[in-house]
Amino acid sequence: MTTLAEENYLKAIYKLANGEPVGTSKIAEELATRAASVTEMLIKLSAKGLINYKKYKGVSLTGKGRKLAIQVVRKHRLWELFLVEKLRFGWDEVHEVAEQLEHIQSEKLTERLSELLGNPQFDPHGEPIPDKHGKFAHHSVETLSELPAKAEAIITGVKEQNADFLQLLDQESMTIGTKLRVVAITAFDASMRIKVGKENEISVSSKVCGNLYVKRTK
Amino acid sequence: MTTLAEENYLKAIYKLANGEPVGTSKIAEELATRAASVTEMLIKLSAKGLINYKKYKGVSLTGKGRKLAIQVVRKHRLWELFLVEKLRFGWDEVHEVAEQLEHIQSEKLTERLSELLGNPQFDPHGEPIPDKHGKFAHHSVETLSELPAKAEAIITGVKEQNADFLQLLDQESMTIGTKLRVVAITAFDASMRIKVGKENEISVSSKVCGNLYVKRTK
DNA sequence: TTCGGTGTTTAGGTTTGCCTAATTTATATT
DNA sequence: AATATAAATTAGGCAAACCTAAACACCGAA
Repeated sequence: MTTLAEENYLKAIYKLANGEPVGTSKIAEELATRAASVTEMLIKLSAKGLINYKKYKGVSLTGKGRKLAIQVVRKHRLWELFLVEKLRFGWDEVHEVAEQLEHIQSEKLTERLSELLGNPQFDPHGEPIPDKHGKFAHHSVETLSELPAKAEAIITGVKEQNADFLQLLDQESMTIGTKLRVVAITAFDASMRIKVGKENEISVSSKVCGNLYVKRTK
Repeated sequence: MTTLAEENYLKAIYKLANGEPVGTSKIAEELATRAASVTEMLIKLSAKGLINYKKYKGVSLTGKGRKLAIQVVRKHRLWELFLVEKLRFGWDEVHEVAEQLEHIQSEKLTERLSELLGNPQFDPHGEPIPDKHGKFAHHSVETLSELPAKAEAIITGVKEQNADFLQLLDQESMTIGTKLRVVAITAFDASMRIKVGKENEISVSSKVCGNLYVKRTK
């Protein structure tokens, strides 16, 4: 059972996550609320096992929390598409109504809505709509290998769902949505030095680079 | 601005209204809450001009309150129909989702939804869907004149929207949805003695009877 | 006309989610 | 290493809706 407020916090954290823990005041800004209110809610979400929270250290979603956040995103984007496709809304007037509709609790409704729309993979703004299991269609088929030095990008997915690989990503705090920057490319073995989030600079092998789908942002 | 809780109270009062003021504990029962909570809310709704409330005397909706309640009913029934017609829900599994959807605030959404469904006049349960101005389609074309003695019925509408006539109805606390019972028919002038609500027994002329649409309940 | 019972209201608490102000912690700079 | 500043947390409150228990009002019957 999650309340409307909780869902909005999860969604905000999900949106702001980029490999590093998200700070309290970023969340406050995103939700147009105050830091003190956020701290309070973080404690509650943490107790429910939806986020990892350490005082003064920011938060990240747990698997459970991320799953929930993604379902809210799924509903939001499905409703946006519904409004545009079936009710002739302009894609600019769709957001605030979808903000309300995304909190309707009925799995059946969500799945049938998706079906009505032809199980779409992208919403009217071109954002991917996660499927019922939380899987995203890839925005692009560009892999990290193809980026030049200094490029910035967001991880949009992985090519092969190998368990060891996923574990490695987890270890490096690289998940879908993580922002990164190519610092340098090593000519010798085609490995890359990349900056994940603000501070962490790491080396990744060419094999890893070729297996990571990204969407360039710069 | 009405909150979700307020809307539910208005809807309950609307549903329970039958010409007489509605009692606190009836509302409590309808909303699965306690009488004390109801009293509190009644004071608030009264301050907002949505109900007429006198301590210990029960409540009735004001014009403003009724309009609001009817819009909630409209949305509820439109969503029910949508779920059944467009998403293949069974009409028995529709109610609780519609309870959530009915509170979505967007006039545009409501009107477009109605349009998508072909501006329907009845929901899947056969209940009439009020139009955007709050007007109900008549369930039947039977008028009060046609009922035999002892029949019970609900007022579903009026034939001619004459101002004097409507004022008369108002005076007698007869509105759409009011339950009544035919006590006796006067052979001489075809006027009727009817019981409105629990106690009020009144006489109505044949002209009035012929102008009132009703739906028999017994 | 008083009395009792039913229904209603008042009084006083709880929870959720928000707030401001004061304090504490982490960090960046000298 | 000491300190200033920015960010986060704690403390103490508020409003909306709910609750229980106690007090009160209305109405029918004795």
